[in-house]
Amino acid sequence: MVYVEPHLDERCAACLVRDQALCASLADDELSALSAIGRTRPLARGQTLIWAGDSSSVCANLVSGVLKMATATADGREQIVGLLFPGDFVGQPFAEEASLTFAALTDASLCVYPREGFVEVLADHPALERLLLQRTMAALDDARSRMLTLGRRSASEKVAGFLLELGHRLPRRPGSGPAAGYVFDLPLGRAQIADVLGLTIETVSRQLTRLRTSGVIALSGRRTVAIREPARLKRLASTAGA
Amino acid sequence: MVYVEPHLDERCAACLVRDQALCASLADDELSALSAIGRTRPLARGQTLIWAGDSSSVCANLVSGVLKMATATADGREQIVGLLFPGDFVGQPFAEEASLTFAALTDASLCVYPREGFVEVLADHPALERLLLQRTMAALDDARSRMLTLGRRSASEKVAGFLLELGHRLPRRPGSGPAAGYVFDLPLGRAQIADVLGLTIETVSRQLTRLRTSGVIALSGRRTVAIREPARLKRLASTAGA
DNA sequence: CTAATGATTTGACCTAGGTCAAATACACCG
DNA sequence: CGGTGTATTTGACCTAGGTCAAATCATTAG
Repeated sequence: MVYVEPHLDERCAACLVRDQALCASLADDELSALSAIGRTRPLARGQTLIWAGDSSSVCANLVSGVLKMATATADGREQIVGLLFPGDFVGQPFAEEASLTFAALTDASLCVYPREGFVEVLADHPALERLLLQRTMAALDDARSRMLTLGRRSASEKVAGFLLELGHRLPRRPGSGPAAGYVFDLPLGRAQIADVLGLTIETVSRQLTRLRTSGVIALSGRRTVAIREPARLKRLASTAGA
Repeated sequence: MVYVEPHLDERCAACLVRDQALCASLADDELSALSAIGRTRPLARGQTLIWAGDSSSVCANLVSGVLKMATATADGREQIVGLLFPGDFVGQPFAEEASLTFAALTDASLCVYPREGFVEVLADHPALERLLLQRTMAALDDARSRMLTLGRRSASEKVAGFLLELGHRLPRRPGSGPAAGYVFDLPLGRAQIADVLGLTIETVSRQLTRLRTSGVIALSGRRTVAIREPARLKRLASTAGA
């Protein structure tokens, strides 16, 4: 007598985000509906998955890496409206035409679905739709708290808050801990941090040096940050006065 | 032989937004599930339906009037993160604790549901859930384009764009037309416009006088606006220079 | 290890928009 | 219709953060 595993696509079985991504809402044997229409795809740092203005594009689950979502004004001023981390859902399933550009900030890998197909699978799997709804509501909360930051916080509050947020979401470097500080690598350059926060490169740079000089953080190389005094950083993130 | 109408709650039958609100996704005979748990409720200008921090609150459909959604920093700086018009969905069905304050900018009336009950009805009515998902995605798009405005546009672009948007969403005054301009009443005071746009009262006021002086708009009373030159206003809304 | 190249930092300066403080202007009330 | 209280406008001034330009610095290719 042979034991037969429920069919589970091998990619999915090995998937790093099997239970963080939307897929977490599907039992092993339901997963085939999704995996049947999806294919994995690497995306190198700097590459764009979806361009704003593209018609009928794709959706995806982000498996590894970091993506940005961005819009721009007619004359080219850019605003990054969100960052995406492993397990996050990528794309605008109900938009005929994408309003955002999705691009990789680090080398990334995705599980990509054709938009229409994805919407159909959604209709057949209430649990999937429910989870997507919850994720979308959470994304909305995130967008709105970011609106508060953009509209009402000072440059130093913005930068401090941003570092704290990344510290939470990003994998910590080995050797990281309360003593040495929480150490991680920025997936964005100064220009991109500026585009997230509604500032200029120069202002971001000056704020970072101020934090370094005052001992709240340490910087090494272009991209490595250590949060030395989380408590002080937290205070700076929500204090109007400098 | 007597013809029996499918049961349709009398409130719903007379509802002004029966087919703009979420309810549009439900057939007359499904509507009872929702109307059974809902009750209509007036909300006077200035009153608050939900306070940020409230636990387990309510959801609603907005039947008439205009609401604001707002957050604030710890020290009291406020950001209005969205306006709600008749037919819009109100509340945060999946949040244990509200992160936003919902308050009436004009006298309003709502169709209010207990949060948990609403979530259950949602689970039983796929069409309802689908429509809510689409609305939520649309709200997310809106929030993100507002982020572009907050982060990257100048005061004059912000004000011009805001007037155009209200001109689209608000009922036009009688006598309104291409000739006299599109006339409507602002549901917000200067302070609230400032809180939407991430500006100060004074800057909003100065921008409005500038628009009036240059003949693009006309103002009468505190709250009535006439858009005299829509084309020029549109240009101002997307031009970096002045 | 060194040069080449783009990213970042730093400095000097400027301006959009904020702040503070009076005037006005509405709207509502008696 | 005049008085009162709040919302708005206007003015004078100031500053956070933008701009422009010039060093540095980190990285990668050789």
